[in-house]
Amino acid sequence: MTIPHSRIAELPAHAGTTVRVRGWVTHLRSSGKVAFIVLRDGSGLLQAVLVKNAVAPETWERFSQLTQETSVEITGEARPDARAPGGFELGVSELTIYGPSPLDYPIQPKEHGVDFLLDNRHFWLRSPRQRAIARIRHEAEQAIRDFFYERDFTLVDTPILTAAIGERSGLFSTEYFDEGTAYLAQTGQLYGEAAAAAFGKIYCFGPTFRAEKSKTRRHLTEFWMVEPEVAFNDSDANMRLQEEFVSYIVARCLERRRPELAELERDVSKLESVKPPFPRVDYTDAVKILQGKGSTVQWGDDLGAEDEALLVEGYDRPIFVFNYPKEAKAFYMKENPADPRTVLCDDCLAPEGYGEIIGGSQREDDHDKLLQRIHEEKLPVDAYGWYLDLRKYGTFVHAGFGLGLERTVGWICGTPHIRETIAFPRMMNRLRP
RNA sequence: UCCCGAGUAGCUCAGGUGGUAGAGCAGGUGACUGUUAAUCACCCUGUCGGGGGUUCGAGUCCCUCCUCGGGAGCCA
Repeated sequence: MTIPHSRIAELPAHAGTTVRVRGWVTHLRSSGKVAFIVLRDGSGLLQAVLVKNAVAPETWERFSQLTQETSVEITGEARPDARAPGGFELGVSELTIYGPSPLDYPIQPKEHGVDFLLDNRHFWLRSPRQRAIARIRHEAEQAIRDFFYERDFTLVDTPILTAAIGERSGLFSTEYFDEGTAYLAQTGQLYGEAAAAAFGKIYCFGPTFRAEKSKTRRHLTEFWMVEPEVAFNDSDANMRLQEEFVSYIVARCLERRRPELAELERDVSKLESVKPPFPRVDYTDAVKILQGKGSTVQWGDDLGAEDEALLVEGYDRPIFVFNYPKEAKAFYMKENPADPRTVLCDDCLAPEGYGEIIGGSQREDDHDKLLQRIHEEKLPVDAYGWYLDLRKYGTFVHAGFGLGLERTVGWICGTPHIRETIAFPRMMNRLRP
């Protein structure tokens, strides 16, 4: 008779029977004639118990060869036991070593510094906390796709290699055959606008690159951004979509990732209040509020991280700050007809100091005004020919936004730095592992 | 690029006013039939980030460089 394999999470269904479990040793304890192996297989943790008198001598001997992270197959009886963590354990009858692991495995079950852990990111991913964050990220990504799928948005994958186009901040460049210099995309938005005229409602979701020399807990050089673009949405409809979207992602994580949030010791009451509508603060009012709180911000300035934190203070959900001064924002944003010094845009600021998770705007749909802005920003006009064409052939009111996945996941998880929210973070000084 | 802070054992850190470095964990040996980051006994562990200077003597004081962290700017 073949002994069935089981994932640790599925073991209770096999109670009272003999199964085989494969995984990695995370912890070893021994009391002379009783020994314990804590095993990880990705689905959970399992305590396996080895009793000297109950197994073959060579099996007992094999236990002493085990080290942390040895990969093994353990055969034994699955059974409930009140003394085991999680209330379930495996009574070992056979032990097979697949791959030994030398004693210098760097990550120990204790405190380490972040720099050391990032150097060992390929191993750090195996730790419970990192697995919890990765699963919440996975849930958020799935929620993002489901949200748009349910609302009949079409997913359009935009190029990563582009000619000079997009925003002004730092670009990664590379030589591109006879076409000159190619740049890694900072946004898919401009392509999204083209696609919106074809499909009405679209989104793109992929990696984005910024060569900024940013050294903060909120920045990566490579991050994932989801960018919907909706034909005939104005700025107000855009904000309504954003608050529904953010609330949907958070609700999904609360619904399906409670154990992971508990592993992270996240205060979920801070997430349960995240529901539409989100408070909205006009930029001009925000400046007055901030000045009242002692900030030195002047009308016309972009808001700094400190200002953002001050504004969000006291709110139990994200807020919108809308209609910033033109000078502080990108060339493609639509001028505000009610106050031409400003543009129709919004930033969505997460609570608890996590800052801007979304930047959105209604796009300039007037050909001549857009052209003028391109000139004012001294951008290469010929590179924007196709983009201007969108305003020439059937222009349309449209709006969209970009949500930073890592910042959003960092907020949901309550991590101190967004670098933990991506498997292999890319930062100024970190290209490996 | 600028402003703060840090760099001491494999890891996390402690080392008043200068006198040639120490603790926990990890590792080794042994004990223990129910451990939960097991416990107990004994043992091992160092280019004190690099370079220069002051001094009889520098982990400690001075200069300089490097690396890392946080923040600013920029943004998701």
